[in-house]
Amino acid sequence: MFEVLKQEGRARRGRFTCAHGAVETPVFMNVGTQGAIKGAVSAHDLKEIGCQVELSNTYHLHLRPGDGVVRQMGGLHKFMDWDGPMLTDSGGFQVFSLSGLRKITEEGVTFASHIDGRRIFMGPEESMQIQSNLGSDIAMAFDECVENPSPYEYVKASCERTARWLDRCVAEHDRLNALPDTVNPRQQLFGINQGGTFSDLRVWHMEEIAKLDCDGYAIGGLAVGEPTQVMYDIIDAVEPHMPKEKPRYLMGVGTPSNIIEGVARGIDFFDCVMPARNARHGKLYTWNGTINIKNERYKLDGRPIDPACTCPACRSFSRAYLRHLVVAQEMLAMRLAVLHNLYFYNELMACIRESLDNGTFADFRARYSGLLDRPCQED
RNA sequence: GGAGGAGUUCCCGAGUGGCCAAAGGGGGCAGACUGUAAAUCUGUUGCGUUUCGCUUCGGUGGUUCGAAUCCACCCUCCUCCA
Repeated sequence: MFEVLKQEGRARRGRFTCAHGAVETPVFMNVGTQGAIKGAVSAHDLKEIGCQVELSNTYHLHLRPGDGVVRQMGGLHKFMDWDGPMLTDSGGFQVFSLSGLRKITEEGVTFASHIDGRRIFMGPEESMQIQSNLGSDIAMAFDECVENPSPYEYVKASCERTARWLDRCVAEHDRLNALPDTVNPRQQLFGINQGGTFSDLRVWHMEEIAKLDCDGYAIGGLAVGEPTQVMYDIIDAVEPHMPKEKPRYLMGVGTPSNIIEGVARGIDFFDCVMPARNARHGKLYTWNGTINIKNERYKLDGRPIDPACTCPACRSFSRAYLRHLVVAQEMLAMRLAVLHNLYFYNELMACIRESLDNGTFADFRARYSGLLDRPCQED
């Protein structure tokens, strides 16, 4: 299911195979939480901008339209007309992001729906059942993404519980895949490492979950407020304990530099809402750093967002026009901006893969890490 | 011609003697955003040599220790009557 094709230092060039095709890694997964990429971007558009894996969310689709609806409509692939690889996040992140609306017990998590306050119970079994109904290619284990900072004792108890939850996830996942009418019987399951910013807990937890022989392993609970260097240090601490032959996924990360540094530390999968959200808010990526298209300086700028880019926005439109669309709050502004930023991220990953193929990743890293996150200096 | 009403900072609009360089909204300018409760949120928006000084609430005078606020006249706009 996963093979490492080439390695440069700890960085890996690999290929992951699932029910809906092969994924060239390192890869950035494009986030479509509710079965759609925010900003009026369809699954068809994803093909055009080089997306390999689409990511959706268990909690959100369970609430709306309901995973039963999605299942009856033939699964999420068919529902949103995406025939490529798909990963579903488990709802574990909502334990963090909706922390004011939930209660955790050994059994699982009771949420007060952010839509209408209705009580929603989700434990490992429920999360697996929902993800099975959605029919994704990769299901994520149900975990608790712990906020930062949190006391050592809390994080210890939490990641021990998350480890117990993984046992239940694996059992339920195996049971569901074996059912005769399962939407995607080849669905794979990734375990998630937690442990906050405590290296010893991280390592202990990683070693525990590695025993379960999941199809891949993720590092969760990072990029939740800790300094970037702490995040890198945790990856450095955990990575040696991750199975070499399995894909590694750094959840929710990150900036272009975070991704380059993640790759350098042996990570294969990434996802992040940042390129899409930043696009909606006017912050666009270029190979010379970021630009805020809302800025007055672009009012009469006839150049595309990035002269080196061949995305649908850059092929046809000037910065001046895009700025106008943003200021005028036209929907097209968001759509074009999101298409650009996701195209940029997918292109970034393609360049990383190419450098790994050529054995020049170290040069690529030296040139672009840091630079891509900073405001563009030219002009 | 007569009777009322109104003119406030880029715009709309509060404010009716000191706590007013003046609420609030809009617009402008800038920033944040990391497994999406985010088309959201934050800062800023008279000038300057910036713990203080200067200029500003249609105009000109006046009253007062002190005026966007009170008085007189003038200008402009709105409504009604002729």
